[in-house]
Amino acid sequence: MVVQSLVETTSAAIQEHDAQDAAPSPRRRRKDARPSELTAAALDLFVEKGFAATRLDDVAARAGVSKGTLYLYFDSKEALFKAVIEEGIVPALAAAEQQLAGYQGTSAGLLQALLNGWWQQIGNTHLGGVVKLIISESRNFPDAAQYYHDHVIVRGRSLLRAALNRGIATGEFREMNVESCIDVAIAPLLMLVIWRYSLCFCGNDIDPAEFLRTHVDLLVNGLQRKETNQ
Amino acid sequence: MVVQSLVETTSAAIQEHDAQDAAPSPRRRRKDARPSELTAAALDLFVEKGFAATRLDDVAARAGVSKGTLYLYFDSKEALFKAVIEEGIVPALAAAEQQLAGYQGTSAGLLQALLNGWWQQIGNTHLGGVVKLIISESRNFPDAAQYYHDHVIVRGRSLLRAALNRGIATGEFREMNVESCIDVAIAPLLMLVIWRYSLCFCGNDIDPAEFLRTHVDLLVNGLQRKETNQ
DNA sequence: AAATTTACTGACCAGTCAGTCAGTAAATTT
DNA sequence: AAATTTACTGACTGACTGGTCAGTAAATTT
Repeated sequence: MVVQSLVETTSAAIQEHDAQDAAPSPRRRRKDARPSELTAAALDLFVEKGFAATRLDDVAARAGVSKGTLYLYFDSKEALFKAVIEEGIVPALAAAEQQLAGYQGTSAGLLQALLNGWWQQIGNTHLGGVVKLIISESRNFPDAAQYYHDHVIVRGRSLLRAALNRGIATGEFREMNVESCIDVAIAPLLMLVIWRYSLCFCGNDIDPAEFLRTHVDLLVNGLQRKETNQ
Repeated sequence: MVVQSLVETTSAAIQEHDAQDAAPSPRRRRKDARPSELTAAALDLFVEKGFAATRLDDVAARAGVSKGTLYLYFDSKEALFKAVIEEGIVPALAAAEQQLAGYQGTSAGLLQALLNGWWQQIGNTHLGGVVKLIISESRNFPDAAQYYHDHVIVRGRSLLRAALNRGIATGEFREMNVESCIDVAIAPLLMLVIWRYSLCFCGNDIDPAEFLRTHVDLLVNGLQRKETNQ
């Protein structure tokens, strides 16, 4: 495995960005920057066209190198795919971990902070593409899907579970099936991301901010105790 | 274009179902049944592997014919794809149309009936695969995605819009951004279907019935008026 | 039962693309 | 400045697959 410490090298070495210059650019030599440039290009194309329909020539061209160079850094197309997923997961985890740290306030506010934070730091960034990619290719790459599931989804569910149990313990929320609530709370976020990379291009424009506000509003109101129960 | 009136011929002629018989079955001649058999096989494989990764030889084999036969009924791989989508949409529309017809009762009940009905008649059937397929391939087939969007999604949103406006008009629901509510209400259903065809195979088992119950419960409670407003 | 039509087959072709590697040029060392 | 190392290139190949079509056999007509 050639890939390591991809994320750090990204911002360190972006100087020239003449990938698709017509002029035969003087052959650049930037070993450290290549992997992240290649995975970034690959993510874009994988999300847009899917894994099978993406040509490695196109990935290399978008990264401004030849296909041969791609094979200096990744053993195979599949290895490139897994690197894309892995690189997309690490920042997601980092973002998630620092969310719940010592939050003070209502559980409703905590819930809102978690959902908004996820959107700001993952859903609304280019990391969101990873979600669609995993969904689309999970059957072709069950181990990558499993990896994503175990590391991202399970952990994200834990965060929400904590917030929900906290609210129920304090009496702020009514008793509910917590596990189902977790899934119901996450689903609109995932759907919003998926939407942005699929049907969004059919002219339907969902306003993410308004969508999120409505979702959190409905969710919190739905969870809170009230006199007229059902 | 060879494809026409696929849906009608479907139920008309399903008699023998020996697609993957080991014995060299005596060459069958069933012109009318072929198209739907082929689209059914194609749907399965497209959903599982994606369009590009699906071999037409495999589609034909699953339908119990040779690849040459496939080309007697469909002009190209892309034509097959579009037939799959089209055949998946028609029943969805039929199911949707007969939902709202003269419903009596609370708007909450109507909402619940709409969501449950969609799940029963579309999400929980093999038609659900079409949703994942559209999502995954929308960028590769923008016109098919547009078609699906215009005919299925827009119409589905109209049904929900009517239910929500009805509830607001009667005072049962509070004032809200109706358009966002529609999307938030649909998202978990779509996500549930997508889940069943993707990450579901990672060992995570969502109970659809419980998920739906929780979603409807939260949604209705979130929509209803209450004293302690926010 | 001979002739014709119809549904179907599977070997084949042509284009595509993942993966290879001998060669090139920039950088570094001597 | 010569020698060596390193990053990179792009032409090539072999396998694969969408699409074709001459041929076959069941059904139908004569």
